Amino acid sequence: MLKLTKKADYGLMALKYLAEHPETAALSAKDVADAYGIPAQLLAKILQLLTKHGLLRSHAGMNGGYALARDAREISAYEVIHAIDGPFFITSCTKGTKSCELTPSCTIKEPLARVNETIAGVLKSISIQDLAEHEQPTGRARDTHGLVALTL
Amino acid sequence: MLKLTKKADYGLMALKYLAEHPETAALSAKDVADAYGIPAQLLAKILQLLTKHGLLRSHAGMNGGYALARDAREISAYEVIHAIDGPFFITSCTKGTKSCELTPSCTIKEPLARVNETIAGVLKSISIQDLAEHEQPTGRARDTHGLVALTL
DNA sequence: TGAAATCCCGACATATTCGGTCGTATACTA
DNA sequence: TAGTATACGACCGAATATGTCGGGATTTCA
Repeated sequence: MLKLTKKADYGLMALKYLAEHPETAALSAKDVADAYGIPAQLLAKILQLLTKHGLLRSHAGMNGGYALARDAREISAYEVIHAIDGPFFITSCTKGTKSCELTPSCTIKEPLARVNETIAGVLKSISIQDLAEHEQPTGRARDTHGLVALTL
Repeated sequence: MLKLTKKADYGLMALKYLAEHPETAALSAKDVADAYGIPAQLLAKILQLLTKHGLLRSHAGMNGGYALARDAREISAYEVIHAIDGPFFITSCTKGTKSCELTPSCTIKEPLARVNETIAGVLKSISIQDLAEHEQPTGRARDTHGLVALTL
């Protein structure tokens, strides 16, 4: 439980791949799909979603494809997951503004909402660039990234 | 996405309910189910799971039922979720020790493993007692709980 | 201008998981 | 031994996730 969908995984992998190939103007969905052995048509739909949410720029025609819409440092894992899987909530009840539909007594909700925020915060602190960098775990210092703290 | 199953929710609610009724020796699955309007047989199975994992003590027969096996402060939300839904992983690939079955290139895994640890840490820092206390949001100071920090 | 490459998008099919029920066996109490 | 309760496996329907198909639109290039 509490796991990312494969679609979100695929999306993150694809963005990472694009971030690792900044020299090429654009890569087609098929290029990326082949690189990772994931279903091309499925990945295509995912990339379309990411495009619609402004994370990618697309270009049809020969030598077309997808490219990052922003610098890899400016795209967070959170945005990707959110674009693909929609808003997530830890509790099954936190739907919209109205209280839990189960019973008025689902008081579990409030404390877990903080967990939710924490997870979102962590995810927001991770950029596509971070994912791409971790590829080659050189000895370079790595303590300059995000710090997330939370008080319960 | 990334949400708890209803079973886990039910389990947390049930433990919270037990924590709120320390005076009674034991409460039956039906008692708890009725209190929240949860399907009794389903909750029964959940409580059985929690018992098997040592979070509850059960007692058959009249006036039997379930009681917390430990102090509510000593039972974390993490344990409950883990007992009910099994080990969770953010990435769909992090299965066991072997690398991602998809491709050798699922390098997304490593950075997200840290996210996973963070979430687990947050969940471990929340006790059933915390859930029960949040019930009555009195003016009492609440900054004495957990603090979770993570460097990516 | 036409063919090839590519994105776009909705519908459909399949697979897996989740939520819930049923039936029966077992344990304890009075 | 009657009644209350847990224990547990089998099953089922519904929801969700994953993957496929097919037709259409856009761009490039010869």
